[in-house]
This record gives sequence, structure tokens and C-alpha cells, in this order.
Amino acid sequence: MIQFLGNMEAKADTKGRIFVPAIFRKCLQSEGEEFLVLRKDVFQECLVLYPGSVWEKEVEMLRSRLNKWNREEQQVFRQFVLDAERLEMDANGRVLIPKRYLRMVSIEGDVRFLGVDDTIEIWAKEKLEKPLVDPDEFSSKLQQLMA
Amino acid sequence: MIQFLGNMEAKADTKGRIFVPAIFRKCLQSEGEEFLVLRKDVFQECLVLYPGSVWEKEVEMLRSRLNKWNREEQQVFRQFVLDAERLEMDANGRVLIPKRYLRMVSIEGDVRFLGVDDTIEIWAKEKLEKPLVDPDEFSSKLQQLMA
DNA sequence: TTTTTTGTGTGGAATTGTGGGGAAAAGTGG
DNA sequence: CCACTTTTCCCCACAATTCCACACAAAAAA
Repeated sequence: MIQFLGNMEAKADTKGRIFVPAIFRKCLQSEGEEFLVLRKDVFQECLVLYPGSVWEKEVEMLRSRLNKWNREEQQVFRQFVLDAERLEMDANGRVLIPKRYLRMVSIEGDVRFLGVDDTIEIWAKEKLEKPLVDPDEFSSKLQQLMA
Repeated sequence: MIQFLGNMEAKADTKGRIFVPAIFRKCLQSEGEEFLVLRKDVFQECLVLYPGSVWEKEVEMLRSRLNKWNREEQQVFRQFVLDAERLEMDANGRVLIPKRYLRMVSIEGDVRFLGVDDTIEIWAKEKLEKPLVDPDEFSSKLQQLMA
């Protein structure tokens, strides 16, 4: 089971290419992942990189539970794949992020990679400067949820 | 098993020709698909491109569930194949979409190709600008499905 | 510390993808 | 049979992407 952990800075060059941090790369390689899927997060202004196998599992799961002859369910499936794209790393270990996606999450220069479970998130650097949740709220929320 | 993923822009020229995005083309080629079938989606205002083999499977599936000696069921089957058309790509990798179909889904200039499972959808660009499903509805649906 | 290796940032050149249009061929209606 | 539209085939220009090479910084090894 694949697990990413870390938070490192990187920058998109003028062509929209970004080096995937070496630790993540090694992780992907050792798991034999051939490709990645890039997707805009549904709720947050960030991008999500799924290792191929993780993506496939997710889609398979959805496909099996959403009937394509049902209007609403098919629409949900469509929404899920709407902002997703297959990517491959180049010889140097970079991914080319299409301009459209950079715009969607307003990335211009510096970014941060964030390992979150079995996916990798890409944020505009500024957005991760301040905490996502208020620290006090965070601790009490956590306490409450894990009780 | 063939799987399309992605969302890219393209435009219909004055003759109604549209380039099939290169990634999809490669996908089709590697699966040895010789032709495509175009159809208006049953539920949405968009066009669907089926790889030949996918279309055949779909029809077979319908055929097996719809009794041809039942007047109503046969009529449904007929309607399904009525709005469908066989297409081939030209030497440059374009498909010529008959005007009739463009009108059906009100495509005039820019379009978006959308990989959805084993089919490719063609939408008028504007229609994909805003979310297809209300975000709250989407999240609750997903939450419920993946629980 | 010095050297080597690995990781990251940059850019140019070649290739491929996309948008467009012209002219031949094939249908269509008078 | 002719004029006219539609379809098919071919070629061109430009933009985007891929490939390749290099420079440099950081980390690891000697």
C-alpha cells in the first residue's frame, strides 16, 4: 500500500513543468507506477496527483456503484472525471501541468507538494502559508472525531 | 479494456471537422479500433463517440434486454440506433460531424472532448464551464457512495 | 575539505499536434 | 447533361509539446 508523506517546495517553469520531488518519485517507481492522473480537487483550490493504480481503483469503485443508464448517477460520474487528465513524467522526473489546471488553482510560480495518504497534492505556495484550519478548532475537532 | 480520460478543447472548423485529441487517437489505435460511432447522448446535450467495439457491445447488451417481439421495446431499440452514425477519422485524425448532430447539441465553434469511461464525449465548450452537478449534492453523493 | 553523486532549474531544437484552406471527386436536383 | 453542393483528399503554417543538453546547488562520500 502506497503512502506519501511530506511537504516540499518546487517551482513551475515557464512551460508549466514541475519536478516531482525525488522521494515521491522513488516511491512511485518502487511501486511500478507507470503514469499519473492529475485532477483538480473538488472542494479545494489545489491539484491532486493520483498514482495510476490508485486512480483506477477509485474509478472502478465509482463505476460499479453508479448506473450509467441513470441520468443523475451518470452525471455524478461525469463530474468526477471532468477535470482529470492522464500525465506521464518526462525523463527528468517532471510532469507537465496543462495551463488550464494551473489557472484553475491560480498557480503562477512556486508550489508546494503535499503527500496526503495515497495521493500527492499540489498547492500554490501562498495558500499553504497559513493553516488550513484554525489550530484550536483543529485540536478540538480532532478530539471530538476520534473519541 | 479501453478507458479514456481527459478534457481538452478543440474547435469545429467551417466544414464541421474536429480533431480528435492525440491521446484519444493513440488509445484507439493501440486497441485497433477501426471506426467510431457517433450518437447524441440519451440524457444530456452532448455527443458521444463510441469506439467500434464498444458500440457493438452496447448494442448487443440492449438487444439481449429488449425483446424484439415487444412493440414498445423494439421501438426503444430503434430509437437508440436511429440517432447513431458510423464515422471514420481522416488522414489527419479528424472526424467530420454531420451538421445535424452539431445542431442537436447546439455546437457552433469551440468544443470540449471529455473522456468518460470507454467513450468520448463532445460538448459545446460553454456547457462544461460550470459544474454539472451542484457541489454540495456532489459531495454528499460521493460520501454516500464511498462509505 | 574536496570530490562525486544526485536533485533541481533553464533553455534551444526537433518533432508532433492543431487549425485552416484549396482542389479534385462524388452526389444531388433541375 | 449541366450547374451546384457536399464530401474527400492533400498540403501548409503555426503553435504546442517533447526531447536533449547543460548549469548549478545540495547532499553524500572520500
